Amino acid sequence: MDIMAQSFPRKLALAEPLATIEEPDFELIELLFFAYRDFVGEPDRLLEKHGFGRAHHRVLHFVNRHEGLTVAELLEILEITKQSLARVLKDLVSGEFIEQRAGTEDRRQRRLHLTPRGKALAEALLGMQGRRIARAIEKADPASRAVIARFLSELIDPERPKPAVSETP
Amino acid sequence: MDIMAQSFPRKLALAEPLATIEEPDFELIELLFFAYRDFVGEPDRLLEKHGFGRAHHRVLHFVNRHEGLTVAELLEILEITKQSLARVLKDLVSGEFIEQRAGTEDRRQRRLHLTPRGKALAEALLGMQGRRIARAIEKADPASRAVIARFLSELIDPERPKPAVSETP
DNA sequence: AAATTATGTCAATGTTGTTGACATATTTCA
DNA sequence: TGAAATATGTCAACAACATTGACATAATTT
Repeated sequence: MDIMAQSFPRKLALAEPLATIEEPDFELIELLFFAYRDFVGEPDRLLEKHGFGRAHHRVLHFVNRHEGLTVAELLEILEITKQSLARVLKDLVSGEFIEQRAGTEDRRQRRLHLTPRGKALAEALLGMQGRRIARAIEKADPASRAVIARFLSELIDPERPKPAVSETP
Repeated sequence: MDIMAQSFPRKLALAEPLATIEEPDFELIELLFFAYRDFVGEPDRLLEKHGFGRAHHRVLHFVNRHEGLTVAELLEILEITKQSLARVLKDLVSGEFIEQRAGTEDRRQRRLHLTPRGKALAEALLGMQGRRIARAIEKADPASRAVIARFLSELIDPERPKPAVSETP
């Protein structure tokens, strides 16, 4: 029996004609699990060569995407505690992947920037995930991307405010 | 600046007309991250009440889906080590969520079954994820589901053989 | 001057993963 | 039948990544 090759009825008609109970979509639930695992698995193997883990990846990614963001902003995005970030950030700073510069307006802030080394690693990781996505999407028609993006957006808790990220001053 | 509300050029034309470099699809990459986090976050909060974590969830899920599967099969699906599973399985067995029955053909095997308690928890977790998926998909047209399933399937490493799961004898 | 804010750091703890070694029961094979 | 292979369990040690709570420092705001 092939674990993935099953199809399931997703609606179950009941005695009460008004109620329609949705049967959980096992296939999509499991696909999300397996897809996400492989999606992060490939980067994991590159990170390992630097002695880094997934937490380092996330920091590199969001510093790359939002150069100069503050520590507080990064904590908000990642939804982790200061201490969890501290360990990872220390590795990245001491390994010269990230540098901290005091904010110009508010000098208490430590704004985070990638060094060339950090940029290179961040881009390598990004490339892996980007190529995987591109491969997965290129066979489908162009409208698919919007459908997928919409679906993934809807999976996100609506009450979760999208964290604001400051402009680099 | 809203972290999610950006759009990116996903193709970058180069000087060489033959080469088209795909710019990584930042938006989908980040959507996968945030979507997966919330997708597992809601179950996490229920599991916490039992003192369980995500590892317990995965075991409950796959035992629910494949009643009577063996320990070896579960290890293959989860791609974790025996010891990682052992701790989690011990919690679930001692808490009477899962019971182990010696295989009828091969009595070395410990085939895993949910107790009523285990079934109830597994179904509760499944319901959460099922409803989240249903909510995310119901606004889109029916063809979307196939597009999404296809996309997620393509994200999975092709060389990964789908683990075979034995029939309950 | 006092309160608040941004960040850093310390200590303790928990969950989930790893490896390697070894034990036991059972089945299969020569 | 006896040896080898298999399925599982268990032990010890370790690592990554998360948590909480408390406290320290520097800078900004009130």
